Amino acid sequence: MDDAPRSDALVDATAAAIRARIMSGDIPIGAQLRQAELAKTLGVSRTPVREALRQLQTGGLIEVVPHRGAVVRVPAPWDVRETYEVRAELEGLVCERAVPRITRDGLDDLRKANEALRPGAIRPDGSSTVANDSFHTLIHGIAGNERLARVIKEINEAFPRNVSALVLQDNPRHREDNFAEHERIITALAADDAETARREMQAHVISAGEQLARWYERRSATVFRG
Amino acid sequence: MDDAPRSDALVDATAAAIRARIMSGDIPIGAQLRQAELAKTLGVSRTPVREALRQLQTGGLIEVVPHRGAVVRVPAPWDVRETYEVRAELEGLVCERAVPRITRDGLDDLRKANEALRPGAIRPDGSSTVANDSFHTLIHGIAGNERLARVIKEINEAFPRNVSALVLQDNPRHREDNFAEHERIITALAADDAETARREMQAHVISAGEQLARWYERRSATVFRG
DNA sequence: CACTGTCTTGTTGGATCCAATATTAGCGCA
DNA sequence: TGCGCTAATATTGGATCCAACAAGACAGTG
Repeated sequence: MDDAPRSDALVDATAAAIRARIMSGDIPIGAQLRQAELAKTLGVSRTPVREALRQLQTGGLIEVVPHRGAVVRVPAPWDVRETYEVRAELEGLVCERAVPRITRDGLDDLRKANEALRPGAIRPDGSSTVANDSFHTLIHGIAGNERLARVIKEINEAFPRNVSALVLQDNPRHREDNFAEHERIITALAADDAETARREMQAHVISAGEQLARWYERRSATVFRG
Repeated sequence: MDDAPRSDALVDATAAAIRARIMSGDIPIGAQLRQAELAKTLGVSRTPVREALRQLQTGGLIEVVPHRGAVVRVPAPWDVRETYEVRAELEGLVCERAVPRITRDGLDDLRKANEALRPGAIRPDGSSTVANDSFHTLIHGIAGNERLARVIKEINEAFPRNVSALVLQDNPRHREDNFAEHERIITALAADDAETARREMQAHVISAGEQLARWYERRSATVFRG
């Protein structure tokens, strides 16, 4: 399901573990990643850690300087905006492709996924991220272009995502917007209106990107103070 | 200019060297990449080779199976088509962004770049690939979204490119089409017509992808015979 | 008191060693 | 003769060792 059963188990698992700890905020943005420490924590030798870091570096999540080691990349707001412009374009394509391919069941699944994001709904902590992801993942599946899904996934992995979840959780207003935008997308898909579906999705992603960029702006303003 | 002065010199150089040899066809599609052999050829130890292979694997150019080593990925035609659909969308966005940003000088540069691709022109072997690349690179620069350029670059590195050059060189007809498509894009850019520029670029990339996919189809038909 | 040069220390990078595993050749048996 | 099992071999994966390098501490000097 991932992709293909390629590569070693260990280094991929190691990479996934490190990525998860960065995404979840366990390892904060800007933190140094010491190979020996990671190796000890994860119970493996330095070798797989090194290769895992190399993978993450290629993905753009961390930065490596020659003899000083790896740090979690601190994204600049303009970088976030640029990235989300790209993602918006691709997700727009996803919607366009989804229109002629979606079934009644597919629509139901989407409605159900979004229902979990309804502002009033009670939900355990962190589940909104999962639900949000599943909404997009569902459409990616319907669109039926694996490469497209993969590129979007890679783009998403370029930034720590927990902040995205924080944005949604912190601000009830954003939650409402998010839910409504999903609704509009579903409506357009149901109406077989490819053009609208694309536009709504683009706006949705741009909006999410803007929130994320603002979050990083506030963050850097706070952090670089002291 | 690359990106940032990140990472080690050696492993990046190694990765670049291996990638270059794959792209140029020196190492053919489907070939096995033995670490020891690469290490000896490149005059380094196995360690940087391993990390370089890891990078290439993340990029999708090679495939690694646990205890059997790495092979140059053999792209399926449908994969090529999917990928080029994504790339077409992104290059379309590039053109759309380029329209409000392009200057008279920028247009001149593009015309000059395409002039090198004029069907009648005499040119040294392999220069058409370079000229073709520079045409796209120029527009990427004008569009002014680094992430966008980077994603497209990564997508391009997913397949051996030499075949793309072969497609163009083998078939005079395709060369003419290629040149004419570039011309139409330039015209639309000069006319400040974002919509047309996008559409023309999309069509251009899709067409190139179709040629490449066909090439792979013919190739697999030939190879899997014996 | 400030500045500079050196030394110490910690961390990464590269090489090599050993273990794990997949492939293949060879052998025996039906 | 063909099939299956076993053993040899080749290749990758993981661990460890040593060298290279960068950052910081400290002392000495202007």
